[in-house]
Amino acid sequence: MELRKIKPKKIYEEVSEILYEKIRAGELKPGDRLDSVEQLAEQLQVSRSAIREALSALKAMGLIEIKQGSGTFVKSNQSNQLDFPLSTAILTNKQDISHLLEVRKIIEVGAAASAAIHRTEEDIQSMLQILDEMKRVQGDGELGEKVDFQFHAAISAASHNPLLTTLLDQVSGLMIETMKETRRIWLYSKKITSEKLYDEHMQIFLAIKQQNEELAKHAMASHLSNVEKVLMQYFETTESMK
Amino acid sequence: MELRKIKPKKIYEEVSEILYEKIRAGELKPGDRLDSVEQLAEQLQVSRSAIREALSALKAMGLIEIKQGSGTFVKSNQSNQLDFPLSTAILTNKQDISHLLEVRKIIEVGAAASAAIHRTEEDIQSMLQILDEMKRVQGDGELGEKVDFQFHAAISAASHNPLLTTLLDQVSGLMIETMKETRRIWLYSKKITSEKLYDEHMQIFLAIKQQNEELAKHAMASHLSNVEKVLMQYFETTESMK
DNA sequence: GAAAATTAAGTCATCAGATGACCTGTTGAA
DNA sequence: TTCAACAGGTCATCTGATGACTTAATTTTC
Repeated sequence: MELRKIKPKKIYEEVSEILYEKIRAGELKPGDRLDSVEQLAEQLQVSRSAIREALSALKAMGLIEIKQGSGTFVKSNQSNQLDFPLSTAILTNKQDISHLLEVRKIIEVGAAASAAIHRTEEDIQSMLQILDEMKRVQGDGELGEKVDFQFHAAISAASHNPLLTTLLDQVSGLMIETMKETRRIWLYSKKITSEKLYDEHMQIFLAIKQQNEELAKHAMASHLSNVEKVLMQYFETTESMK
Repeated sequence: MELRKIKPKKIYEEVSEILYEKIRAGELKPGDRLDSVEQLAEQLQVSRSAIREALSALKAMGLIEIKQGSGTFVKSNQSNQLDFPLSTAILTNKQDISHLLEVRKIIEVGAAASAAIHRTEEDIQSMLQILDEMKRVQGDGELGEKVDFQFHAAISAASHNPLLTTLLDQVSGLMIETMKETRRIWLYSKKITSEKLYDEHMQIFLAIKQQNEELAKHAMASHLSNVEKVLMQYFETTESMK
């Protein structure tokens, strides 16, 4: 006997899909206010609970924003992206981390290449400023790290591709999250090679300034390879200590 | 006057976060059954509605699975450790799509390079098989597309980096979702250049087989550039028609 | 005794009513 | 004009009730 599995769709799922489609199709544009829970319940002939569960789901997806007292609104997917911490499992073993590093490298190298193509004069200025700052705080772990991130963020911003920027943010966030425990050692290992790091950053910057895509790629790739080397070295030693 | 903004947390958000943390911390492992809605409501001293809304959100995030009659379970998310919120992004305009294509290119090129390094003999075999299949169905849009995806999936599999594979899946899925309406035209445009596509795929395969990282990168990059060209051409024309 | 049918308990799904909290625009007094 | 009070709309939450579904225990049937 052959039967295709029937799916008893939950009502709140259907509601969720209906609203999702309306948003997707542009029928509901960012900023628009949805009908009230009561109205939706009336229109779709379901209970308010069903509506609310659907809205919870859509909110969790970041598609809408529920404001008590005023209404429910379609979120502008352009604006603020990060609110809910990454829904991720922590990666613990060495292999996972090397996988993560590989992904980061791929994306960051791509971002550097894209930045070399799309960067504007303003991008160059802000990168210069960060490099200055970097030189000033050279050696200061906590602060140095912050500036380091700023530099990388400036590059992804210079790609002028919000998707790429978001993606890189996510990966970086995941790295930070994952390496929470090893943070101190990480900072230390960066501190001791600080001068070298500055040079590498400068190389990347120059390539982007010259709009030399290939050079930007290589500079970023070799920079990240160096960082990786230090990190993996750390993991080697700790793992053998265990 | 300076005040930090107070945020009145919604109860179901708190519930959601509590459960999220339990899952994240490993206190609730994949496959585990959560306490029943009634029990949770009792334990946390909130109403069942609050619990259900929290569960809806967690379900939307893909963290749990709710089975009527039997219970609520933690999903075993072996593969999607990286849960990028990409899945919910909605891209409509031409610029967004070109951004998406750029991201795809970056990741796919990176995957090809990684595959060139890490591929095993089995990977080569399965890719060969797909290429054979590709030659056979050459021209058949629907089927050809499927094989095409298989090929790209095989490459990302050959990278032996689950994170990378997941990420590429997400991006591909987003592309499919985004281009739902333009699917037919896409298929058509691929059909007419089918022979050329086969050659390009073969180039990529050979580079990976030879474990030539640089060549793999270039082959993939130029392949995707061609695909992009056709796609953007389509968008040019349709947009001017509007 | 084994298989099948039935039953019971536990759980999610959904609804409806009620109350409180909150936001926004309106109104009316100073 | 300014601003405090108010009213209406809306979300937030709780509660009780009923149905649907799953699973396991129990009983029946052979």
